[in-house]
Amino acid sequence: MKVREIYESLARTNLSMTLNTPFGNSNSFGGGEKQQQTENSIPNLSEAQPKSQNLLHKLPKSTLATESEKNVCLASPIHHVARKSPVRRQRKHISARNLPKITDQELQQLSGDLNSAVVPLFEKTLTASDVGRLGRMVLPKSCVETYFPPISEPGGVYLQIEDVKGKKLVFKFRFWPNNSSRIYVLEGVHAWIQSMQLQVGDFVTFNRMDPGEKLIIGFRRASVSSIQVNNIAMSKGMKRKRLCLPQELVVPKKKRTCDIESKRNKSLLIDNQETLMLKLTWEEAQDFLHPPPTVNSNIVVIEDHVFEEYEEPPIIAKKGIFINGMKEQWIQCDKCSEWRKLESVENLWGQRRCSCSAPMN
DNA sequence: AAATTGCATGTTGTG
DNA sequence: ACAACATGCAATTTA
Repeated sequence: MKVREIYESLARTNLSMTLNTPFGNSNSFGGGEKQQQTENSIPNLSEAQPKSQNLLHKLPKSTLATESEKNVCLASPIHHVARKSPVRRQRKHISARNLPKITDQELQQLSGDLNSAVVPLFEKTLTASDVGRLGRMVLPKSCVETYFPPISEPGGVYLQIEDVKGKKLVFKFRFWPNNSSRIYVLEGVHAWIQSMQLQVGDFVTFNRMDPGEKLIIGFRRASVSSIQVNNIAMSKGMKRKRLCLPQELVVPKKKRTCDIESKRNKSLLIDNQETLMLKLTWEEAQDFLHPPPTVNSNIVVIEDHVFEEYEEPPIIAKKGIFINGMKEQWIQCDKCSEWRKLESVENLWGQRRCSCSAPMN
C-alpha cells in the first residue's frame, strides 16, 4: 500500500465530504451503469424514509434535514472530485432495515460524548461474511449512494471515519461491479469489528457529526434491542410509558395495511430464562394486545397516525369483545368455546379463568 | 501454501 | 421481474 496514495485519497475524500452536505451532492457514477440521479433533487433525510410512514417508533428529529442543510445543498458550488456533470445526487429510497434505530436518549448521549450534533444516517446488520476474516463489509447500495462520497472507480477511496470514542479509523470504500450495478464494500474493518467484539446480527451504524461533516461509525448489539428491553421491563412489572398498537376503533383498517414492514413477518425475541421466538405480523399482533381495562388512554397523533397511549403495558391475550362501555372484556375459549368474562387485570391468572371444561389433549 | 482480491452466482427482498 | 446483496470460488499475490 502506497502511503502517498492513501494520503491523496483521504485528502480528496475530505474535500468532497466537506463541500457537500450530506456527503456529496453530485453524481460521479459513470460507465455503462444506469443513471440514477435526477436534476434538482435535494438530498433530504426525510425522503429516505420508507413510503409507509406508520412507524412504531419515532425517528429522531435530527434525521430530518434542516432548512440550512437544504440551503447548503442548493447553494454549495459543485467542487466534487471526479465529477462528470453538475447533477445533484438523489436521495435514494432507503430500506427500513437500514434506517437508523437509535433512540432519542442514545442520540443525546452520543452527541454529548462527541460534543457535537450527531445525525444518524443508516445502519447495517452484520452478516457472517461481514465479520469474517476477509474484513470486508458489504454496505447497502442506496445508503452509500446517498451519504458516502461518490466513487467512480472500483478501486474507490480511503475513508477516514471516527468511531464513537473518537478513534480515527481508515477504511477503504470501494465497489465491485455486479451485473449492471455495484456492490459497495468497506474494506479493512476486521480489526475494528474484532476490537468491538461484534458478531453476526449486531448492527454497525453510520452517523454524521455536525459541524465538520465527519463520518462516525458505531454499533448496536442485537442482544439489547428495544423490543427485548421492553419485554424484560414488562416481565419485571416495571411501569413504563409505552404505545399500544392501534385498534380498529382508533385507526381505520385501511391505514394499518401500510404499517412499516407489514409485508414481512415480525419476530419478537424474548431473551429471558429461555429464548422464545414469536412470529407475528403487526396486524396479527393487534388481536393479542389489549389495553388494561382499568386505565384510560390518551390519544396521540404521530406523523398523521393515531395511537392509543397507556401508562400501563398492554395485556397480551386472545382477542375478545368489550361490552358495557369497554368495562367488561369477554373472550372465547379455544377448546370448549365457552365465553368467559375478564374482570380485572389482577385476576388475570385466577384459577377460575384458567380452568376449562374441554378435555386435555 | 496461505492469504488476498475480484468477480460470479444463488438467494432474498422489493416495487 | 428485477435489484440488492451474501457468499463461494477462481485467480492472483505474498510469505
